[in-house]
Amino acid sequence: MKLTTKGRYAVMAMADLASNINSGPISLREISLRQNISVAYLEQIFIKLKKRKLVKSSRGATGGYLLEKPASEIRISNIIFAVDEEVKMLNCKKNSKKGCNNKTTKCITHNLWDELDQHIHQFFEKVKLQDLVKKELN
Amino acid sequence: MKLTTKGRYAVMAMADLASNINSGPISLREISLRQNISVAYLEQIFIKLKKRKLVKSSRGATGGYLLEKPASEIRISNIIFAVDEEVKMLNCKKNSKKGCNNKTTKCITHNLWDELDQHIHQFFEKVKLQDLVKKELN
DNA sequence: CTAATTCCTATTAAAATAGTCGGATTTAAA
DNA sequence: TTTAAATCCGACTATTTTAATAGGAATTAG
Repeated sequence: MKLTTKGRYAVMAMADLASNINSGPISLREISLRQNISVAYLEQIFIKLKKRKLVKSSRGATGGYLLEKPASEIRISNIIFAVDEEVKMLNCKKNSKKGCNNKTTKCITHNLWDELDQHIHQFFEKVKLQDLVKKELN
Repeated sequence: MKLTTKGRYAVMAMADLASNINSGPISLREISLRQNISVAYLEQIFIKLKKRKLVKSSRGATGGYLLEKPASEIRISNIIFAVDEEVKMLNCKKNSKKGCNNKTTKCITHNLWDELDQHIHQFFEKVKLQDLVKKELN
């Protein structure tokens, strides 16, 4: 589970969509203005969200994006995964020369990072997009 | 809570110390060989560990490092904090211009990242250095 | 047509991380 | 008293990752 501002932007943008569900397709320009993220950067993010079937698009003037499923069926983990691809950055598999190569002896911390990764994953698994939008209303 | 390989190295090195508790001061050279981390890099890490009173050093030939407290009293969170200083990288405070400035409206994801941060912190708070060393014996 | 949009790829800029280097100081032991 | 091995210290460099921009092509409502 990789956590960067790109992931945060993606969640913000998705929450923005979820908050404006009745307005027809939302253009990236609108999201850009509301969330203060450049359109070009949002484009990159939305291509990935679309690939993972979290949003659908309509092109041309008055085009934009809509949630592909109800906000209650989209988990935060789905969003993070969509834009940050890589599943694990915390453990040792990344640099196979150094540290833990998983062959002879696992490095001492191997299990620890694995467990943390699961921990984080479960956290994002529990929270749905709908929950964020509700919270915002408080 | 910031998570980098430097933090992982620090945990590995501390676990190494804890595993060799009866051998007198352990030199960075030994740790370097066992854990495959350069001595120069270990130096940087140990200066910080020392500052936070997690290890004590003796200088000169035959010098090296020892745990300052029993492994059962050192939490993983202590180690991560010692080397990675910064408390939060996940939330929005980092870049104050963009995203959440916490004044007008909190950005939608603000609470989410805060909660995650606590979540991770609690995880590392629970695990003690001693636990790692025990696990290694399996 | 035109303007606004998604779509696509490549490139650049900025920041963070990882790691090195050179030397000063300390100390046990030959 | 010399030597070798160690900690200590600060600056520097290299690498990688992340963030963001640039320049267009394709699509479509009005």
